[in-house]
Amino acid sequence: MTSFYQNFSKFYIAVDCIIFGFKDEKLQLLIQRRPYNPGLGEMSLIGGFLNYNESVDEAAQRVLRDFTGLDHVYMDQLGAFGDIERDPGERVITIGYYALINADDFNEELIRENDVQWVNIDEMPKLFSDHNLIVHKAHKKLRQNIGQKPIGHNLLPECFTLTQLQSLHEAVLGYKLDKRNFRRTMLEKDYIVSTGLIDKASSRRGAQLYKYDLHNIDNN
Amino acid sequence: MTSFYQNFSKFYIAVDCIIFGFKDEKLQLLIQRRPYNPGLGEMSLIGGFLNYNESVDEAAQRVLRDFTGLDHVYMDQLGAFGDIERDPGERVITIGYYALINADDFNEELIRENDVQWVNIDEMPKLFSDHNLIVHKAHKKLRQNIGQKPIGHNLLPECFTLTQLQSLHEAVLGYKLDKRNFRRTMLEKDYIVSTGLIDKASSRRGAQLYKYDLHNIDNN
DNA sequence: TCAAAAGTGTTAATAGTACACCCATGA
DNA sequence: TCATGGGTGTACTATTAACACTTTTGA
Repeated sequence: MTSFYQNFSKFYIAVDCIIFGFKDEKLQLLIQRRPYNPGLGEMSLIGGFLNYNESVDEAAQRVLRDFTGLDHVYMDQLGAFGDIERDPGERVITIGYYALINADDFNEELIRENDVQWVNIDEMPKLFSDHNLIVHKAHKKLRQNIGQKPIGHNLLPECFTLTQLQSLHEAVLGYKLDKRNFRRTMLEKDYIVSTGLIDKASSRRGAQLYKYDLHNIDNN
Repeated sequence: MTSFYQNFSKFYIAVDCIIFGFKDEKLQLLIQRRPYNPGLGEMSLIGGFLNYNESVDEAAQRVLRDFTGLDHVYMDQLGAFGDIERDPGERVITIGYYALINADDFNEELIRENDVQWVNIDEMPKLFSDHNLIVHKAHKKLRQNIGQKPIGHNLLPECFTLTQLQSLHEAVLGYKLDKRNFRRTMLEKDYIVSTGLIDKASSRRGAQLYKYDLHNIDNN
């Protein structure tokens, strides 16, 4: 291998995933009990180190896959976190990615194997290193995006009622929304379409089921 | 030194700065002719490698300082770029930062020493590696922010007329704005305040000079 | 028959957009 | 005196926010 840059330092690069789920009407975050030092036994984000044969985006997908069994989930990069002392072991630069998944899809075996758990976003414990900061940044970005983009897609089952969608938005935002305004606004989005089906499980009367249609989304 | 992570790979980390200036009524970008291989002689962003004794944010400040002589300039992180083949030499993960500076503050000697130059954002040449992509992302973020945040601050002299401010916004956005609406909107911002001074240089009649007041900005 | 969730419109306030003329001055 | 850039207001449109009652049905 050529070595153009041999006078410069090299660094460990980690990828940390801020994995949100929606469960019990609350926004939840997936966290792990660290299985190695430094910080053995502390709670932390789900993460891993970058390997030579993968891009940073691919590493994020791999970490998500290893911990949840899920693949091809939309992940958005949060940015790099590079303070000198952020990792108590060695100098590590981490790149954060947030992902939204359906908490029900989660493989129960993997939960036990990897010592991970869901926590309510409002009851976050102290996490390893600067992970609390990273979570706050991700949550902020999520709040900014949820009204604009079809990012609820991965958090809900395929078909959902408008009431479910509203309670998701309320859980993300942390405050209540007006039912009539919410419904009108959502039905104007062309990425939310009726299925014609009726859900009889959640109410006596029954509610229309909707789904996301991501056919013609412009990703800007 | 302890070595908790010795099984993992280490990587070069670069910092690339997307340095915008405002000159000749146009938005300009500072680019450099690469003084080393790979890509010797190609045009590229201003950049450098991360050192062990500095945070990533500090590295960005250092790079800006080395090339422009400026310090304590607000820089916003764009994110990490980590494709495997992005650098033709070796595997390098770069972290982009954009900065806005007053092109007049720029030290002319440093321009010659470092082989850097301003280019009009609309006349961007092909740059080294994925730098064109990085520039587009920065420009997009700049366009999104200029209406909301006081980011014109560093691009203009301390005192400026509303006409100057408008032409800056127009240069960033790439289209013309309505003079009356623009003035009304800007004067409603509490970060733009009148100085009471009159500029007689740019017109016969003279124009009010304004300045940014960044006292009570909430940085969210 | 009643509890529980679904569903439904109107009005007011605010923000954004379009548009054209007079003013002050130095050369 | 006139060319140049500075400065000003109003009407229209679109978006957002506030607000309360009726419907359906299974237990």
